[in-house]
Amino acid sequence: MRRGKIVLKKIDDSTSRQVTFSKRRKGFLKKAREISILCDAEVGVIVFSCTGKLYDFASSRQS
Amino acid sequence: MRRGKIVLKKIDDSTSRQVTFSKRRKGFLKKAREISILCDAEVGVIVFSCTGKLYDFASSRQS
DNA sequence: AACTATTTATAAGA
DNA sequence: TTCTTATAAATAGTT
Repeated sequence: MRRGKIVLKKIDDSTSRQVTFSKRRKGFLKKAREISILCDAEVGVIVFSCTGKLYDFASSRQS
Repeated sequence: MRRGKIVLKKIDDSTSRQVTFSKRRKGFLKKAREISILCDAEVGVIVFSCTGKLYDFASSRQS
């Protein structure tokens, strides 16, 4: 598992691409939440998968 | 180093908070770039530090 | 800013 | 799709 470093190019196989997207989206949105809380930052994220589905994150903000 | 897990709450010390912000911002924007390339996703990120500075990322998109 | 021990994320396999 | 596990990657505390 995890043999070799990641290569930064579009994953050709659509099934692998979708699996990787699910995993990375989860980690990515977690990072967004963490930096907003830990560092008191305002963060907004929008992600469209290549199938057109929307995922987002927004830190809440006291006005 | 790295003794103990991270506690998900605002870092009290402003110097530590700023250092952590710099480190995590770098990692976070890298993740944004990676998922957009690897998974062919459209990604937009905006981050305001607690000092009000703006950082962002947007995947490019062929129209 | 650089280092490094350790945690965390995750690619591949099951 | 969910879990496991080996390994790469991120990073908290230190210097």
